Amino acid sequence: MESSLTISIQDYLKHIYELTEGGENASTNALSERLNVKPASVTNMVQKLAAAQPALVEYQKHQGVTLTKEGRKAALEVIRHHRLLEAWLVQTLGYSWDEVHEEAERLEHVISEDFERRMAAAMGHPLRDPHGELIPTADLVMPLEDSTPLSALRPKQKAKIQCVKNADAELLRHLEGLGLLPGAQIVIVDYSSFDHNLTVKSGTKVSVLGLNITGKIFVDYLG
Amino acid sequence: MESSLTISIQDYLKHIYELTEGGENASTNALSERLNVKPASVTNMVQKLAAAQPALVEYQKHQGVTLTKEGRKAALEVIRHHRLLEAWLVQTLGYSWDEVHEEAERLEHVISEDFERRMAAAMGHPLRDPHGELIPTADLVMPLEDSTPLSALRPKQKAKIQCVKNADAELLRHLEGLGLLPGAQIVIVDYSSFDHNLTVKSGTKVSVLGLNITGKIFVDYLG
DNA sequence: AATACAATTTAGATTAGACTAAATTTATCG
DNA sequence: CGATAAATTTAGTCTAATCTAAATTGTATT
Ligand SMILES: [Mn+2]
Ligand SMILES: [Mn+2]
Ligand SMILES: [Mn+2]
Ligand SMILES: [Mn+2]
Repeated sequence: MESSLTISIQDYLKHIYELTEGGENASTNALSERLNVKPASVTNMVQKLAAAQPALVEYQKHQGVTLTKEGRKAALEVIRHHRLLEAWLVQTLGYSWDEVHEEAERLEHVISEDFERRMAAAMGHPLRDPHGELIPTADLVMPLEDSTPLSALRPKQKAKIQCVKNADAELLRHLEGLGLLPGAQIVIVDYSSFDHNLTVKSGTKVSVLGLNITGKIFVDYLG
Repeated sequence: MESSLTISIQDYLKHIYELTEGGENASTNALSERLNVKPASVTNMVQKLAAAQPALVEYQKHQGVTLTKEGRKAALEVIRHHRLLEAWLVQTLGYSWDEVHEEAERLEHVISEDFERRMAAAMGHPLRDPHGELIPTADLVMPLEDSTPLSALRPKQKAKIQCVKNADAELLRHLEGLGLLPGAQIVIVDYSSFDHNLTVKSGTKVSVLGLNITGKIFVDYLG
């Protein structure tokens, strides 16, 4: 019963999950970039995942892959580990939100289910990680995300920052400096239809943010 | 400079360290048993470790191996990780001393030096792990152990338990039930020269222990 | 010293996961 | 529609770490 997928396979499944969240297939090239593995190697691996018993992905030549039910469970297991670890590293070892990702990336594959349970319990079963991302439940269901991309807001609208997705460490430090952390209340001050820049006020700080940033910040719309 | 030895190599070095602590060479067969790897594979690997640049072990055909300075540093790095992790898991996640070993066995290879520093600092730089074993210092020196095997004590002598070495989970639980934990004060009540059994009193509990156990418990002799 | 058994090494094969180079398929655009 | 370019797949190679079977070496015992 102990499936014990290899670390490599766990990482493939995790990235396939992320690439298919919007309903699309995960392409060979997209996976290649995410995983830092050459496209030929990706093809090789996804063929293996599709041939596995039980199959972990659905694969059609030249059409990319999607996860099977089995594959999705395995992916969510890794993602749950990752996000609980990030929360735990911040809470117990004083890591900052821009430092935790790398560490969690390696630990996620080697902790036991017991470790997972103990972390979750010690933190009171948190719903989100330090970036505000939802943590899959213990029975491996991803809760529904109700937030809106900041890029969809317009002047005068108010919102609370919920989550910052796929940001590298540098951007995370930048946002922290601007007071744009999960939980922060913000008001849209201005919008430029030319470059889609948003001017945003958080506390006393005002920042002009490009689409590159506003597309990664997700908020709770307050009116 | 980031050497990044494989997990497999890290485990070989750790076990070679343990097998050579007494000054002997680590034999192919002994390593094979410890690592759960066939002797032929061990020969293969130690030849590779000896040929590495810089060499990690000294190898003479049919004579087993010892660690080079480089090899010893790498081994102590792994052992420091392992023992800090055990202490950390007990302190922060409520693991008991018979549960931590397995988890640390996997985590020891993937935590960063930053993680190591943070754990050590958070615990106030502990000297020993939950089994009482010494933790190599941050600059990778193994402190001197001054304890005596319990098997060397005789009736009327008093001692404090310092450490329990190489015990499996079952034995650890057994010892805990007998009040024989690191720190416990004990008195020798009786000794049988026939089977080398020692009768030991800890608090109100009296136990008769065979050489199999008394050889694994190390104590501070109190007089 | 000869023999027998145990320990070790050699030789050759296997598995997982990656890579490069070349072939093929799909998509795009004039 | 047909030519290119981009994406993907195939084919063949490589490395790390293991295994089994067979050969060799060392040691203990007569
Ligand atoms: Mn992360
Ligand atoms: Mn990972
Ligand atoms: Mn241990
Ligand atoms: Mn290990």
